[in-house]
Order: sequence, then C-alpha cells, then structure tokens
Amino acid sequence: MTRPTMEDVAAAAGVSRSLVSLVFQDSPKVSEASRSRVLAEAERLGYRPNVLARQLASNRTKTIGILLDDLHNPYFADVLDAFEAEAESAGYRALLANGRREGERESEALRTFIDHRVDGVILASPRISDSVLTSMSKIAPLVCVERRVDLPRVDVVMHDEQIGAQLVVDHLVGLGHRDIVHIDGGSGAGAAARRDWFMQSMRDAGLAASMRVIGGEFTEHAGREAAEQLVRGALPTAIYCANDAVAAGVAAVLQREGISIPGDVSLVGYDDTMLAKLDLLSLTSVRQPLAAMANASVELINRRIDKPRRGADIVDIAPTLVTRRSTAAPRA
Amino acid sequence: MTRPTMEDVAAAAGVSRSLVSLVFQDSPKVSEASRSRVLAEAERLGYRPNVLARQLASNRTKTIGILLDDLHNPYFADVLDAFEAEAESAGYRALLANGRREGERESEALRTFIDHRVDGVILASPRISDSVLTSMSKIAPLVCVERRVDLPRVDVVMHDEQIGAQLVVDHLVGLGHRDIVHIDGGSGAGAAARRDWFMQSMRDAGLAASMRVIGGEFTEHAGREAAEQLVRGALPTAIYCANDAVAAGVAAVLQREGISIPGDVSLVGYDDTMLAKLDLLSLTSVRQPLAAMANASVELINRRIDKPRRGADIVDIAPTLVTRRSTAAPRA
DNA sequence: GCATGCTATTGGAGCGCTCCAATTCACTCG
DNA sequence: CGAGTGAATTGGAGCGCTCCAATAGCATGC
Repeated sequence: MTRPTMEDVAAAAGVSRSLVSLVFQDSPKVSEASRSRVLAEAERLGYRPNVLARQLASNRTKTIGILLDDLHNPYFADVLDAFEAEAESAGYRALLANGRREGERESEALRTFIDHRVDGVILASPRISDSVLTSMSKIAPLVCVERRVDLPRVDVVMHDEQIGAQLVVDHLVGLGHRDIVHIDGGSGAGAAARRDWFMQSMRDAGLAASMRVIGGEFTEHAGREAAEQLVRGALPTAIYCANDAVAAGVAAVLQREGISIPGDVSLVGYDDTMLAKLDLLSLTSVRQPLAAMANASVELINRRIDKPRRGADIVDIAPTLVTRRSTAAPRA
Repeated sequence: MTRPTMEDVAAAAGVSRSLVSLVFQDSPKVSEASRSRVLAEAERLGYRPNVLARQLASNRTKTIGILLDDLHNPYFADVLDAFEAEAESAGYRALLANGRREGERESEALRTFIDHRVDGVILASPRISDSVLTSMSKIAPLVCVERRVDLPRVDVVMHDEQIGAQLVVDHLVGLGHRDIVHIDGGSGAGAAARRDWFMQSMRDAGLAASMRVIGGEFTEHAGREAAEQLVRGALPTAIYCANDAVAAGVAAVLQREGISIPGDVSLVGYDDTMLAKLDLLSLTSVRQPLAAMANASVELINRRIDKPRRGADIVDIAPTLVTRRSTAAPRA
C-alpha cells in the first residue's frame, strides 16, 4: 500500500521532480512532449498527488468548509446543494460538517475546519457564540448565512424577510383572506424578524385589527400544539407558519379534525423544503434564493481573502413565493 | 493572518520543538512542569497544531470518509448520525461527502477522500462502479453499507432484509390481513432483495395466493403512481412500501380518494425516516439497526488497516419494526 | 567512584510537495 | 560568431510537523 510520489514519476519519465510538479499544476510553460510523457508515466504508476503535501507547501488549500446546523432538516440539504455547487464552480473543494443543532458541536467542527487550513468557512444558521466567531474570524474568513451577527470581521448573507412576509400577506389578501394567523418560531434564529415583518405587512394592508400571532418553535410538534389551540378557539381563514415543519404539524391536526385545506383554512409555510413538495401536503411556501445566497457567500470569502481587514458586509437577497394547493380563496 | 508554529511555542516556553510535539501527542513521558508551561504558552499565542503537517509527517490521518448517496433523503441523515458518532468514539474524525445520486459524482468524492489520505472510507448505498471500487480498494480500506458487492477486498455491511420482510408480514398477518400488496423499489439498490423476501415470507405464511407486487421506485412519485393503479382496481387491506417516501405518495392518493388509513387500508414503510414520524403520516416502518451497522463498519476498517489483504467480509444485522397509527386490524 | 538504569529532553532527518532563482538550450540578430 | 532572448527545465530550500536515535541529568547499587 505504499504509493508512488512525484519523485517516482519524475524518475520514470526521466525528468526532474519540479517538472512533474509543474505538469500537475497545469503550468503553461511545460512543453507538450514533457507533459504527455509525465502524464503517461503517472497514469501507468497510478500516481495521485498528495493533497496534504501540496497544501502544506503551497499554504493554500483551495477548500472551503460548509457548516450545516441540522442535516435532519431537509432545508439544509437544499442549502448544501446550492453552496456546494457554487463553491465548486469557483474552484473550491467543499468540506462538510454537521452541527447537530448544538453550539458546542458547531464550535468543534469550526475548529476542525480551521485546523485543516480551509481558505474560508460558510456557516449556515449557526448557533456558535459570538466570542468563538470573533476569535476564529481572525484566523480565517467567515460568512454567516441566515444569522445576522454584528461582528467587525464576519460577513453576513441573509434572505430578505421583509419581502418574504409581503409575498405571503399579498398572496393571502389577494385571495380574499383577512383573518390571518402567524405561528412563529419562538426564540429560534430569525423567528423575531419573520414575526415582525408579518405584523408590519398586515398593518400595511390595513389588517392590523384582524392579525394574530401564536408563539411556537421551528418544529412539527410546535405546529401541532399551536393548531390544537386554534381549533379549540376561533379558526382563522389562513395560517402562515414560521416554516414547513410547523405547517406539517398544523396540517396533521386539521386533518384529524376534519378541517379541509384549503377549503376551510389556507396554509402557508416557509423554506420550500421537500415537505412542502410532498403531494400529501402540497404546501404554498416561501423559497429562499439559495443559489444567489451561495454566490454572494463565496464572493464575500474571496473578497476577504484579498482584503482580510475589511469591515463586515451584509447582503440581503429577495425570496420568492411558490404557490401550491394549500392556499385558495376563503369560503364565501 | 500568519499563525504561530510549534517552533514559536517552543521558543516561548524555552524548550525544544520535539518536546512541544510530545505534549500535543499527549505523550506520558513529558514532565508535568513542562507540559503545563507548554500548554500555557500555546494558549497564550493562540497556537493550534497544523493538521496537514502532522498528517504528512505521521502518514496517518486518523480520519475516515463517509460518502452518502443523497442528503435529500432523510434516511441518510440518520445514517450519518450513527456513523459519525461511531467514527468519533473510535478516535476518528469524519469527513463527509454528498454523492447526489450519481455514480460519477460519487467516484469523484471517493477520489477526493483518497487524495486526502483518509484511513478508510464508508460508502452508504453507493452507486459507484465495481471497477472504480476495485481499484480504490487497493489504496484504502473500503466498506460498502447496504450494497452487496462481491469484490475481493471490499467489506460489506447490510441489514437483514429477510428479517425485515418477516417482521412486516408477521405484523400484518397477526392483525388479520391476508390481502397484502408490496410496492417495490424497481431497479434501485436493494429493491430486488426486499421484494423477494416479501414473497418468501408470504409463502411461508401460506399466503402465496393472495400476495401481489407492483413495480415502483424509491420515490414519492412512484408511490402515487402505484396507488392510482390500486384505487382503480382491487384495493388490498394492506400495502407494504419499499420505503417511507413511497408510502408518503400512497398516503397522498388514498387521502384524496377518501380512503382511510388504517381504517380501510393499513400502510407500512421502510427505513423509519422522519417522514414516518410525521404526525400527518404516523407510519409503521422498519428501522434499520444503524448504530450496530456503524459499529461493524468501523470495526471492519480497523481490521483491514491491520490486515490489508484479508478476504472480504459480509456482515448482516437484524432490523426492528416500529409500529405507529398507520396499521390496524382490517375492517371485519 | 563508577557502571547501570531510569526518565526527560533534544537535534536532525524526512514526509511529498511548491516555489524561486538559477541554468540550459536552442534561436535570432547585428 | 558572440551577445542576447525567451522558453523549458532543474536544484534546493522550506512548509510544520513526527519520529528516532542520541544525550543529559540524576538517583541507585556495589
């Protein structure tokens, strides 16, 4: 299991180690003849460059770390797709880590990335403490996605919550709804903004009087609890949930109670995850502009590699609404 | 952004680089006094060992790669949890990669792992060709999970499909069902075994005459199509689906047709993913023994590191059945 | 007082690569 | 025909660490 090195390839091809190195860096200053001879010998010997040695010598890993908060949440699978694709097309290799919804584990994963000398780290909805973020930001470029931190050296990419709320409220009001409830995400990341912009949009639509907010969390369970509360009291004509999982919980309770969606109640989710796409639910949902967010994130990392001491940037990107069968005009 | 090295720490603590190295390897032969002085200086300087250099010098990365086929499938999130935990407790660091359901991408990811000199790779339901597998297995220990390959040097960990099928059939027959349909996974990995053991179990239960199989795929869409077919013809009293996603598709169609679960039809899934746990579905499902499978996989990697030329092992592990509200006795 | 055996520490070689300055080897041109 | 040019190639230093053999320091026993 001892593997060939550059030296071996060089000897086989009758050239120097440096030349082999140049070939594997795609350098233009290698003659066609040498190049093909080296490549042929490398192939024959089964040589693959040792990334470790390369990185150590060049002090550049061309790798970025992507830290995801919770791989059980299908939203993060979408996030990953978009960010991995973007990193790749920018010439980076992506390394993944799973935070498992614990700040401590995330810090650990972030440290692992740093130890591996990644060129930058993208943190999706991280729960890491500001102090860890601050100290790590001195070592490598960090971009927070969907968490609005205010630290001197940490860039932030958000989707625009205001537009998201407006899209939902406009859609529902356009269908004729006036009595709209929002089940919020409690103390979860971004929940406050989502709630506040809902209220603002309702006020703008002149519906300040009929708007309601129920406290929740970003889970299916919280959705069920909120729905139980609603079916015992006055049912609205539309329910706008903090995310798709909450909406799934609400749908379960409504179904059990024989309340039809969208016949009796329209239902809206957030994040447009695989749950929303399930035919069983077919949920109208706000889709985050992940591709654009990924693009902005990698861009920010590149900028910070060039200029490490730059002030922090915040980028906001507009989401869109995906309408499905869970919303319709209210019963006359 | 230039970071301190061992040399810096050694100078600050007034010792040699070697001693610092020993401290960071937790060597017992360092005096308590030196150890604490070194650690204090390292802390003060913000030193973190360079993993790259360490790995290059020691020729051991203490890292294993985990290759997942499809992070959109919640099953793989569960797989990841189990395997990551196991790797960690065995003293390995886990590196992740996402195959996105394409053999070509998986090969690429596997090569990346190899380039990074991981000590071993665990491949979950891989689609990689046997030839790539064979050539890579000469370089690093490979374990295939849930795909029965027959290659001289590649170990295999499976859950026991026979027991899974028996659990489902016994459960349904125990409830009084006789007319049971299986919607299979088509040409997907493991689909054939799942189907064949279903048929065998039905025969064993003396129900060869009333068993039916419908061709499908491992997707929600396939579930819907199969269900359309069933509702147009003779509905069975129980439907056993190749996985949870298929069951979700079936449930959507049955609900639309006003067919009650489990009142009219009992429904069983496979994999016990987050979908099965949704209150909306509350699906009886077969749970794969992921923790035990993870344990076996890491064990096999360790064994192959010690003895690279060993013949291939195949390990089968028994699954369990999780019963939920989607199954009940058939209508009298 | 000296060989003996410890344990704690050190210097140096080397892991496989990159990068830079230096060299070689045609060619061209005045 | 020698200086000059540019492209292709090379040797060597060094990236930050580990590992090994060597050494220092010190108590022990005869």
